[in-house]
Amino acid sequence: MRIGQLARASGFPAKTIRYYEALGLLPEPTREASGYRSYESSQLRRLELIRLAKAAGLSLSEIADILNAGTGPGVDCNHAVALLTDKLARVRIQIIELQQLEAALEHTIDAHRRDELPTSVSPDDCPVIERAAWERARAMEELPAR
Amino acid sequence: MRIGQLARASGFPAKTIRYYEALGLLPEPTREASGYRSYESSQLRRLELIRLAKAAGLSLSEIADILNAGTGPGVDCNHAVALLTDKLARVRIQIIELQQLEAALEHTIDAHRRDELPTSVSPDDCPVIERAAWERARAMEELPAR
DNA sequence: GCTAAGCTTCCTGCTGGCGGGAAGGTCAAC
DNA sequence: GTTGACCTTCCCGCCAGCAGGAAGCTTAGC
Repeated sequence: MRIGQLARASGFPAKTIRYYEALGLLPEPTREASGYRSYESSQLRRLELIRLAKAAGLSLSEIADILNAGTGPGVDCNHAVALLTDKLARVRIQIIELQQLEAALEHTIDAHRRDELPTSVSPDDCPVIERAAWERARAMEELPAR
Repeated sequence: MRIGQLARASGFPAKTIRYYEALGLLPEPTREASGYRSYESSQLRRLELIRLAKAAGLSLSEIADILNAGTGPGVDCNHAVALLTDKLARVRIQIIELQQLEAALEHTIDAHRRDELPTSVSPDDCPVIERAAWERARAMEELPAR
């Protein structure tokens, strides 16, 4: 099976398959005498697993980490769980940070709607931005996120 | 005032000041006969505003949008509010997406802890990843986020 | 034998926000 | 006049995830 066939069968463009190989997501295939890549049909399952992992929200480097973790040929599912646990923690931090930003933006926009903000005195002076920066700083000191 | 002085006074590295100029965040300064950039002290206020806007969670392109919006020399605060409102909407979408991912990861890890997941049958098969992808798809169809 | 499709490698670019460094001009002090 | 600090432009690299294209091979079909 050559790369074009694998591409059609998997749904990944041939360019992407070569890219994944370069990243270590796919093993280096054997080559025909011409130099063409020659794939086993098992690579189709591997590409499917990659598709699933992407759908699960994992980055390519995280997927590479999972695929290359075990000593044997298979995937170490316990390692996968550990990585997901780690990722969960990072996702939670990111959510908190975004919620802080959300609150700061809400408060700033509210303050502007209520005409609580002074008018700009000089050029390069914008009370809206000042307030937003202040709100965000306040949000961050309330909930340090780590 | 040359770029080094402005750098020390503002706290931004000279490289960053040149970069901001290239992005349109700072007006092109006049030049000395030697070609050296020559700044007015007013640029110090502009850099302070940029610092505040960054602290408020805005990207450089968003800041450029605000700074170059008005026709006059000053900043159009109403435009700034409009941009913040727009950003708030995007931040909320991002939060929802991350919360979906959070839920999917939680459910997957829980399922694994309760031994609800089958063992891997073949190499390149990982029930953990499969479950995570499935959980995420379910979360996304429940809350389309837009 | 010819053409078209398919394959190879390598380079470029995109977005964000710079940092490092090269190669060279300028300015201030001694 | 010479050192050293400062300035100039430009290019490379980093993180992710590819896409597009150039230049050149191989293969399949007629």
